[in-house]
Amino acid sequence: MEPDLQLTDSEWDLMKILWEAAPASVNAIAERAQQTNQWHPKTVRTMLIRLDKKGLVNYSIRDGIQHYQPLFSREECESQATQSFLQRVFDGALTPMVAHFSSKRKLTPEEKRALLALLNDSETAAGDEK
Amino acid sequence: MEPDLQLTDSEWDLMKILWEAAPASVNAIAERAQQTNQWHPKTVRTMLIRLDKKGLVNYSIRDGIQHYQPLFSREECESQATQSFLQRVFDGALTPMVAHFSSKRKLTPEEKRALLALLNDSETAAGDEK
DNA sequence: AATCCGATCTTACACTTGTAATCTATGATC
DNA sequence: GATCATAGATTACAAGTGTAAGATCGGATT
Repeated sequence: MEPDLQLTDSEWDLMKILWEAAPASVNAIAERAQQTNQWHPKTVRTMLIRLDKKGLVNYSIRDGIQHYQPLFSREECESQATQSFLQRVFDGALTPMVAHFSSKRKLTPEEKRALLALLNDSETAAGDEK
Repeated sequence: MEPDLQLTDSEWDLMKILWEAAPASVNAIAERAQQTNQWHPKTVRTMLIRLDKKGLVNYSIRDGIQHYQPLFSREECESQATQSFLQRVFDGALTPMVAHFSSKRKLTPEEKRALLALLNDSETAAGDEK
């Protein structure tokens, strides 16, 4: 049984550090977290312990000290988060979300190009129509 | 100063009811909430009070009883939620999110069509390149 | 052997959220 | 006028979060 991959804002920030630096000592992690979030090392350790209890991270002993590492890839977590976000806010549909965006003119030309490109690619890849 | 539009899952569910039914009496709201979420009427009232304190809803007295209504449109809340979701999970960028989706083959052909259509439209509407 | 330090473990504490129960005030009813 | 539903207000209470402080243990140092 998969653990609940619902991360809080803080947890995302910490996991991002782990995805970048893991496996890393608590001190190494705390140092980064200090810079990015101004978190106290004690706070970082507490958060790691809680993430561990939730089954999202792990540690192993290297050189006598704990080195933490994530148990799920960023992609897995992104996927889960995206699913539940779309469900919660847009009742599950992606299109309205993007529509929302484009109607608000929040799309930069580069974004539009990138999106069009990838949609065309995926269409080709799937090759399921016309 | 705008209130914090960050809604919890439950709050989204309740707000969705309000966006549909407002202005509505607590009883009317509770009845819907009972059906959709099996919430106890007392629970619904508590949630309304809290949403009120957060400045997200309001009530006015009609026929001697409170009728609640949202203070922000669903679109506003969607926009806020989307921004902060993208920030939290994808560091602010929309493209990776959609890319993520399409690489996972989660896009149905209809979705692709819809997305392409709306991207083309928005490009035309914005008319800012080529 | 006694001491100190850093790594780890245990505890704290206020705020939010989920989920109501209980109390109170008020108009309707006997 | 006393009584009783009802609407609304106040209170409850555990789990989760943010944010650490304090206790402890094992090896390095004197």
